[in-house]
Parts: sequence; C-alpha cells; structure tokens
Amino acid sequence: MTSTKNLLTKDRKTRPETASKKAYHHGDLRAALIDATRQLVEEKGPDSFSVSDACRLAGVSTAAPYKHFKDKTEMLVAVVLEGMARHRENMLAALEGIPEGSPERITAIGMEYVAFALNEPGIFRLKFGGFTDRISDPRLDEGGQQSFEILLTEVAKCLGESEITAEVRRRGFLLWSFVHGLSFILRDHGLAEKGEEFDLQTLLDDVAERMLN
Amino acid sequence: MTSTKNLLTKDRKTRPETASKKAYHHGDLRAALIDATRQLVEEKGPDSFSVSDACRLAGVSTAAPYKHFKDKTEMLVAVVLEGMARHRENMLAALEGIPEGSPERITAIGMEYVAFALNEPGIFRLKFGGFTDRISDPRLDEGGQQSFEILLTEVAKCLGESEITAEVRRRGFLLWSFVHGLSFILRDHGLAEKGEEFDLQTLLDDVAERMLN
DNA sequence: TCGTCAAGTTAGTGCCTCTAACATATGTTA
DNA sequence: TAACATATGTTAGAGGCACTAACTTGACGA
Repeated sequence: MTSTKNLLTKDRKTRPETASKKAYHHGDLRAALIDATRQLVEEKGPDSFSVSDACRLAGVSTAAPYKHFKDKTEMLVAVVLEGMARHRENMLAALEGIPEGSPERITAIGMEYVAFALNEPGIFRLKFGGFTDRISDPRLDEGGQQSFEILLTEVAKCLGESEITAEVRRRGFLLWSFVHGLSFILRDHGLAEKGEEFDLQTLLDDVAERMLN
Repeated sequence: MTSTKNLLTKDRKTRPETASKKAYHHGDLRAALIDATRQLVEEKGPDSFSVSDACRLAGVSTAAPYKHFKDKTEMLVAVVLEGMARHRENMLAALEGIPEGSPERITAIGMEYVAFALNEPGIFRLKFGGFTDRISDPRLDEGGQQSFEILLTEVAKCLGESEITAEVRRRGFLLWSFVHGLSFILRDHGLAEKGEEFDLQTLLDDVAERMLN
C-alpha cells in the first residue's frame, strides 16, 4: 500500500532490483514484515495481531521474522516508530501556509492529531493506548516528546513568547490533554453524541481560544 | 483483597457459608475468578493476562472458567463492568458535601476520574484504551454513558440550566475530553514533565473555569 | 573458486485457549 | 428416603501461537 520501503532498513550495498528472482532470499523481508504488520494491526486490531499472520501475508515461514526482530514486540515497536514519524510529518505539513503566531496553527495541529487517531487507530492505540506493559522503548517516548515540542513551539509564538516558558508548557499541556482525550473519544464513539453532532473544527477553535487567551 | 463477592453473581438460594468443605464444588468460583482476573490485570497488565494464570490463582483447573464465562473476553468484560460501577460510585461519593452548582463539583469529578486511571490502570485501559477489537459489549457503552451523565448534570447546574441543553452537552464534552486525555497522559508519564510539576487540583480548577465561564 | 555469513527453511517445545467427555455434588420430586 | 436432573467441577486433547535449534541456500569478498 504505502511505499515506505527502506524507511527503517539498514542500508545495503548494491541490492539487485530484479525483485522477482523467485528468491530463496526475500530481498527486503524486514520492510515487508513491517508493512504486513501495519496492515494487520489496522485490519484486525493490535490485540489480534499475530506474527504468524504477518508471515503468511509476507509469504515466508514463521521463523523468518526472528532473523530481523528480537520478538513480536519489536515488530510492533518498529511499526509504531514509523507511524509516529509519519504523524509528525503530517503535523508539520499541516502548518504550511498558515501565518506564524496565529491560533489557526494550533488548531491545525489538533486536526492532524485527531485525523491520525481516526485514520490509523491501530497504531494510535499501540503508541498511546497504554501497551506499556508490553512495549516500553525509550525511542517511543522520544518520539512523543518531539511531537509535543512541535505544539509547544506554536503555543509560544501564539502567546508572544520568544522561548518555551513554564506558562507555555502549561498551556501546551492543557491543549495536548484535550486533543489527546478527544482523539480517543472520537475513535471510540464518533462525533455524533446521541444524535447531536459537533463540528470538529469549531470545537478545536473554541478550545484553542479558551486555552490561549 | 476487595470484598466484592456477589456483586456479579446470580442470586443463589441457601448458599452454605461453611466455605471450607474442601469441596469439589468451589462455592463461588465466578466471583473468585473475577477477583483473580482483576488482580492479574493490574499486576501484569491486560496484555499479559491469561486465563490459565487466573485458574492457578483461584486453584481450579484451566477448564473450570468455561462453566461461568463464554471465553477469556467475557471474563475481562465482567471485570471492567464491575470496575466501572466502582468508578461511578467513587465519582458520586466525591460530590458529597460540595455545594450544588459550584465548579468544585466539576473538579471533584475530574479528580476522581484521574484517580481511577492511576489506581486501576489495567481496568482503565481495558475500558478506554481501545480494546474495542476484542471487547465490544453494549453494557460497556451504557456504563460510560452513565458516567458522562453524572458530569452533564453537574455542568447544567453550574451553567444555571434546568436541563441538559445542547450547550451543556457541548461543554461537558469538552471537559470530558480534557480529563480523559489527562488521565492517559498522567498514567503514562506522571505529572512531572521534564522536571516541572503541575499541581493537579490547580490544573483542573483552571480548566473548569476556562470551560464554564 | 571457494569459504563465510546473512537470511532463509523445517522441526519441535512449551504455553495458551477452548472443547469433549466424564465425575461429583446438590436439590427436587416421587 | 431414593433416584434423577442439573450445575459445576475434572482430565485429556486439539489446534494455534511465540520462539528456538539445527540445517540449507545463495550472495559476496578474498
């Protein structure tokens, strides 16, 4: 589906691009397994994901992944890391063309945050749903921190601060909490709450104003 | 630990309370298994929970649970339902003694919401963390809705409305989103964000004021 | 050309969920 | 009170999964 090959693979020299060798060796099994894992996590849900399924999808034996990943958890971590990088890129892209220091930049980030939760709920849950008993990799915390910094930078500009002060951090934390919770709720229940519908953009504008004034 | 027997068991007539019959029949295995499940879910995390472990803890064979529960998922649902009832009771109890219509009632609910997430993270995650691919029981949605109604009632009073209007629902939704997200973040990272600490009560007061004014 | 090593394979272990068939206690009814 | 029906336990076992060990293939460098 997505052409994310080589994102997480170690560089290899002179890989022959004649991919159809009917090869005993796969070519880039690591990337293929990550693709398969992401697909299955979204299709069946993270809980129902099995390494065996990923192997079947990639067309290899069930022992093959262990040449590339320590265990099942490491496969999931790889998928989440890749997803978080995409998430950050999306948020940064959403900022383009919006004037610096305007609250629209805050809401744009929020919209993108929610969009990721709705478009890739499986990965969103793996990262944020508290898989913490299974997955605890420092790289995941780093990634989350980087996303948070993006928000803080914008909050600082909105508040007219030249650097990230305690107050900026505090406001950012409030905004983050809100959008984070909103993402979970929307993913689980949708925007229609007992027949009444909220407009997401309006909701975010409202909150940004309340939090930043 | 907690004496929650009979909470979820069908009434049985004339249960002999001479529990130590070295009995082939357990007495109240259903309740014992729910207890064991809750304990294990908190100790090891929902992902690592296994029916076999619960059986060992309860001292029965691994086939015994299936006389009381359809499958593993139904065991978890039972634990979550029981936890949600406790959660609602806690929130209602937290309101006692606080004058009607004051925003302190809102923050008291928020504090209790967060407290549950921190005290019973396993159950919190099972309910809200999006186990939705495995667990989807209408009773869970009902329970969540009931909790939300508690909040809405208080929001209406704070806004001086005699019934739950669209605006009440909207404000309640904003508050819920915030506290929900806050719960997740605190459970995952704690209140100390890079050395700076927020006071939870102050944070909630602040947000309530911003959302209700 | 040959040896080495990365990256596949098959076979197998141990744990898990869940089912089938059997065993035992309990309480109802003749 | 005896016998039956039913609820609730048991053991045995099927089938799936994560992961390992030992073997095989083939690509690359000396």
